[in-house]
Amino acid sequence: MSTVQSTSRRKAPVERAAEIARTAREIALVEGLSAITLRGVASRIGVTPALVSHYQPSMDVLVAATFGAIVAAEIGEVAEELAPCETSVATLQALINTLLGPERSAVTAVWLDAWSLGRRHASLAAEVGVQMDAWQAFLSGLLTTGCARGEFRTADPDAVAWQLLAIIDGLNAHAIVRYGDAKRLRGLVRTVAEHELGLPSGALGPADGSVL
Amino acid sequence: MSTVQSTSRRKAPVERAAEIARTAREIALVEGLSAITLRGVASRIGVTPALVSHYQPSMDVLVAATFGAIVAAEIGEVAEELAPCETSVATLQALINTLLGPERSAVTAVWLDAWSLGRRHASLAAEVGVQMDAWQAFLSGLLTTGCARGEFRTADPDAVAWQLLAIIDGLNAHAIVRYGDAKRLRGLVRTVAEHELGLPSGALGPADGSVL
DNA sequence: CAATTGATTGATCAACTGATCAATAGACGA
DNA sequence: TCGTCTATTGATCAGTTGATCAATCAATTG
Repeated sequence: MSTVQSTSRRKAPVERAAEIARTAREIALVEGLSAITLRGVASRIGVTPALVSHYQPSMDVLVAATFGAIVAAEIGEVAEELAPCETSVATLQALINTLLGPERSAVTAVWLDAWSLGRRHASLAAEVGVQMDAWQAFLSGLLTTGCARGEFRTADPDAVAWQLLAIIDGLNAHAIVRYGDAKRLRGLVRTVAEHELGLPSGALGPADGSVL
Repeated sequence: MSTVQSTSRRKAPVERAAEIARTAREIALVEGLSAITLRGVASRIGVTPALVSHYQPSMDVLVAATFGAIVAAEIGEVAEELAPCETSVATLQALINTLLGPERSAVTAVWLDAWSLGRRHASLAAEVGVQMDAWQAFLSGLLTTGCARGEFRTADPDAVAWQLLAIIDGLNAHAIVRYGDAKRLRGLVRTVAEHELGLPSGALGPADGSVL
């Protein structure tokens, strides 16, 4: 019976590859991208380092792929969570709340690792560019749609999207180290977005504590 | 003659220590904090790794000290550059221009390294906290002075200072990878600062390209 | 049952890392 | 000039890391 797993440790290549990828993702989210090692991944799934090496051409591509998978999953989850929103304003509001929510520290730390390690690993640097473009395209599309609907008003949605993403990353990065005040973070980004998108003050959410 | 350097490689301890610290700083600014190694520093100054090890209790503290020295120098240079400014508005304006200037990428990369590596090196993490507090105190003091002079108007200068620093870091981090448009960066931060500090639009500088 | 395929292993390699310690050699004082 | 002090060395250690390759063993096939 080919579909039944025997008691052996032997697995189908696709399953093993997926297992390795998943394990690398778990390690990266907890201990950082640089904690992904052959022996670390191997010991977690109970195999030999040589096996992990057999499934991956090199560690560089494993790290880059792991980072890409984490960010892709991040975007996917956010997009899914934003799907019910009917207006662009509501979507943007939910996006800000999500990206500055309490569960962001792990992914933010991975981004910091990627920015830092990317300067030495070419494949990771390329993946960082890809994923930054993905986020840029995601938010830029949201803003452009909002402009087309007449909800937003800006001459350059791409520039505004880039600025908002940069601000969000900066706030999250600082929040990892100090002063994790989620309400304040959201309030600030709301204010910037409202200003940049021609929205009336308070359009992006309840005034949960004034920004100033 | 004690003041004359002989042809020997032997040096006074203070000079050697300074040489090591300076070399570590140069390496960090070019290749990153994680590129600081015993052999790397030693080979640059033409000595044995054991000598560097003899002057430093451990690599962790050398990396932390190097990071601290770089940031301290950064704050010092900025403060010196801002000294001629007479009003708080002019000072803040100059600060924004400096921190988002074209020469920031090296120091920003060091900050990214520190945030990333700080999660694994306790001494570096502590130094990151110290230096973030130093920057926070610097800008917070500037804003508080401006408030006392009646130039700024905000209920919480500390919060505004933290937000501005976070935004600046986020913009600089993104600018390292993509879209390095200095004018736009400055314009955005100016807008945020003007809004947060009760300033009229354009108070922090010429409108070199509208933000929106 | 026998044979082939391939997932997995164990051993091993070279290249790094930080760190230690006795021995050395250069500078200075007496 | 001799002796002391110490900055400096050379050798070496133990610990990582990623990577390779023949050997092995399980599963599937004939």
